Amino acid sequence: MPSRLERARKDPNSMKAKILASARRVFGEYGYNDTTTRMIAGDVGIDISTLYYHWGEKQDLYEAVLIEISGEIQQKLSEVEKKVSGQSLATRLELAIDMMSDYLFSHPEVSNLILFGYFNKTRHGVTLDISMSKYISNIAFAMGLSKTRETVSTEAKARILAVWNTVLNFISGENFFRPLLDTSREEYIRVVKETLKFILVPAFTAKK
Amino acid sequence: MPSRLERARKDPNSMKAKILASARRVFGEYGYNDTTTRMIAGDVGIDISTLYYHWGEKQDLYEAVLIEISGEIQQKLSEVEKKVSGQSLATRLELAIDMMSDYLFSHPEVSNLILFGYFNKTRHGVTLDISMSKYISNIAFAMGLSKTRETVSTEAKARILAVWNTVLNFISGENFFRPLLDTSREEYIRVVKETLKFILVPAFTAKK
DNA sequence: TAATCTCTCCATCAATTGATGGAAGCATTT
DNA sequence: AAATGCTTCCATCAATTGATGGAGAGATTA
Repeated sequence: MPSRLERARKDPNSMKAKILASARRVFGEYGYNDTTTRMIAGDVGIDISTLYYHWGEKQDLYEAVLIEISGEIQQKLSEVEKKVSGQSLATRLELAIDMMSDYLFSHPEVSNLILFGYFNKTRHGVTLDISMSKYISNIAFAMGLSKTRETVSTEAKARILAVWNTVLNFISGENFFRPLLDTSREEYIRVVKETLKFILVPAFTAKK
Repeated sequence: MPSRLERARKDPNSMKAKILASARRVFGEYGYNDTTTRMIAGDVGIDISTLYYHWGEKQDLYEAVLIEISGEIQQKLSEVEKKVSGQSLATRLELAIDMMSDYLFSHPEVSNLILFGYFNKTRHGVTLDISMSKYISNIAFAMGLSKTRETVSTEAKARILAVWNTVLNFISGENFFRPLLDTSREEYIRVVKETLKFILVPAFTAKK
């Protein structure tokens, strides 16, 4: 029989987990500085003291959110890697774009939080080292842009970054871009994927 | 002889202009919510009352900054348009990338402020409608992706957006990406330009 | 010189916000 | 039943922050 403490760690219905889920949503929408602990507590339906009881400082809660999504991304990437292996380069690219787009479109807060991490030179030193470096290299390798995971060239890394960022932008900027393109949500998703493929596939598959 | 009031409007040494310049720098670094009027006043070296005397609400000052950079961008784009006309598509793309990259790299706060505008779903309703729509269409036309300025397809707009965002990301994310790529600043600028060209030129010039 | 105007700063306010102490409720253990 | 431990909320604090009133300095005008 699990002890209380045990349960608090894993049960998604535990208060601690509920708070984390709300925090993820609210931080993902407003960013660190424009999110108050009262907003999160209000979202859960509890007093802020309860929040502090479970998580301590605001920063700790934020970091927990970042760690959670970091794990999710890594997992998603290895799923992609598994799925694309053995395919042609063009197919690998297309599959990767589809899978990552689907994942991010259904978890827009992930995209937001990563972008906040890039740019928000916050005065409070909460940043995520999503250990990008490693999985940029992994992607480059999986896409066949490098012979090994360790010897990825600067250029290849930059190209992966460019693509990765483009996806994130389209997701996080949907509210801004969609009216501009004057499309429905479904159409938007389709256009985004198509645009990514349009730009990428020729670049990476062109004979030079 | 210009009256005091006259001078206040144009003279870049006027207090009002100095405040605007500092505001641009500080807002560009920390974003709206994480910038305090005291930070800006401190940067100028004045009391906050003086700031309020010249600009009124914080939002008004922020909007003034956005309007200023919006004008700059539009001007820069028309410079680009003038320069590229008559060139081949590949050359047009390369010139545009070089010119816009140079401009944004030397004014990184511009890039930051635009990105803040996209994503920061701030609780205070200060947003910029840099009237993107219009100049996205202008770029598409200048790049030869559309016969007229009025009939730019959704796909073409999306492609322009993708490129535009990629540039902004590389500029605003420099502190994050450069260590990742392990390059000097100069090298970084070179890699960014090269990456943009690498991705774009084949995509837009490929025969389908 | 006196009156007016422009600009600047000091002092202060009210609201927000991160954080904590302590009391009360409730279940579990002894 | 009593004691213990865990969880929650109310009340409150100190710091930060956007904003303002008013006094004074200096220049300009009458």
